[in-house]
Amino acid sequence: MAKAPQTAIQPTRAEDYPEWYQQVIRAADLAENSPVRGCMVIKPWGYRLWENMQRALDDMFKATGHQNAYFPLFIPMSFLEKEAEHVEGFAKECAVVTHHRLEPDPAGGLRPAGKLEEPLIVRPTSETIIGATYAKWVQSYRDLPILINQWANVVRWELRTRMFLRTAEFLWQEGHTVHATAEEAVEETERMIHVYADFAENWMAMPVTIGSKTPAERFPGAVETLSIEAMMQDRKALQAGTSHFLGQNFSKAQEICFQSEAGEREFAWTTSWGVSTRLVGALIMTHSDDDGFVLPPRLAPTHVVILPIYRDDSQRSEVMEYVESLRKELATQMYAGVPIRVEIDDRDVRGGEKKWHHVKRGVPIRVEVGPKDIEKDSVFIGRRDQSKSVGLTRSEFIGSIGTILTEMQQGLFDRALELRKANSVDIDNEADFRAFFTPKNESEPEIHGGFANCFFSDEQTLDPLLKELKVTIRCIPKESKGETGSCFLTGKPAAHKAIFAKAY
RNA sequence: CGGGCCGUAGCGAAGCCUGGAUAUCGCGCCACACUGGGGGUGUGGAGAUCGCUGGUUCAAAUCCAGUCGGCCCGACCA
Repeated sequence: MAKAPQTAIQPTRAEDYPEWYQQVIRAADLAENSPVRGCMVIKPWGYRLWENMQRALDDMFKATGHQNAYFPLFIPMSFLEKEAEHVEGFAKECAVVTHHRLEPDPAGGLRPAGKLEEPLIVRPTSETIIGATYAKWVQSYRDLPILINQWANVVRWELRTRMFLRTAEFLWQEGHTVHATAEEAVEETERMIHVYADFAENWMAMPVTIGSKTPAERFPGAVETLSIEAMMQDRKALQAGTSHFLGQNFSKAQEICFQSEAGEREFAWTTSWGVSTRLVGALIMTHSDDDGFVLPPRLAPTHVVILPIYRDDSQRSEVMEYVESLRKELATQMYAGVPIRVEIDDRDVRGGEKKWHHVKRGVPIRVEVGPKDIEKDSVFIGRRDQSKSVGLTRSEFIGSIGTILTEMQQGLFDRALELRKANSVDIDNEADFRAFFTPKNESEPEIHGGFANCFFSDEQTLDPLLKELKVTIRCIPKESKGETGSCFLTGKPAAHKAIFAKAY
């Protein structure tokens, strides 16, 4: 027997976390790099996961009164210039289309021809083009609210990209709403961040903290940005979703105005909110282990994979028949409101290899069925969250499949929550703050830090220290709103308590 | 965009410093055999214009210049 590696993924998380992350994506067949710089190919297994995320989110958007629509990929450059802060925040990272044709060049290749009057930018986000459209749609308070979402791809010419976490092109949804009053828009902003938190916790099994961003971390042009923040296994924070209250900034820039009931001409109040394929990265870094990806059952493209075991053709037909009936019966069972998703893997590959294939891809449950099991009417099941397999009778298994998946989903959440708790601290002085965010081994930093909850008085004063330690203010958690104390750095009275962390 | 490391078969690497013949190894892949509740064993085989462009040279994977791409760190990050 050839020696198998100790872990399916190498290096392990402890050895080299960033490299581990890359390897999990590869081993789990989620995505790969493309010939285009910073852009990735999402492979079928990764895309099926994304589709499950989309479906769940989309249902939640519909349930909160939104409809889908679609706006253009291209935005006239002038649109981006309208909102001052927005220009500042976006201009640098945009892909720009300047020509509309190709023609042969003398060297035998092709060259751009047909210069555009006005350059088009590839949308980095759609506030401007959607706002311009809304301006035409809104005349009266009776036209409000507008509650629209779009599923789209956007391009941000990032200088440093990482699969799923920050790619030049990514898939996302962006909600854009218009309201007659500030209160209503604020309410919408909050409603949607709660939808995201609900999705993160109940579908992704990823605990998140809802909070508001400090002025420096806000979306350009927003009055308030709410985010959900999650702790990854290397204890860094990941912003997993944002919801912006845009006030009247965009409606003024784009003249989204309406006549109120009282007959006054008023500017509307807008919001925008989004989550992206970054959530796949979040999922990987929240649950995966040194054997590969671990999928929360609710989002798993396949809940159960059946691995038939046989030696020859006569055994094969017997086993396949049994396995097919098992598949049918499992598919009549429900988990979290949907029928169990079962697949049979009858590929002609070695048993061990086949098993590891599914382990690395994160399939929650593997079922092994061979002639001996059929004799006893039993199955051998392996759970992705446990290393050992157990034998169950067929009826026991079928009867408990829903419970097992529910247990696994909850188990993943609990484990992630524990990690966050274990690595969250309250800090009220600079020395502790420094110690918390400084690795013991400077040359090869070990996994360290976490979430530090600290009072602070003024964002600007903290800047040098935060820069030095590479720490950022993640958010001012909703639940710590209103708490007061003294600034961990200056000792001055502080009106805010925030989560500080290193971040992606 | 700055710093560092790196592009050699599908994947991972050696060779490069000190230029020279058929570019080496492991995994994977294909075929056959033995196997068979586990990433197994054996035999045979396929697969690489050494990232790209140019230069130096009788001769370049190797030296030089440029360029494209990747990873990590940093700056930036809606």
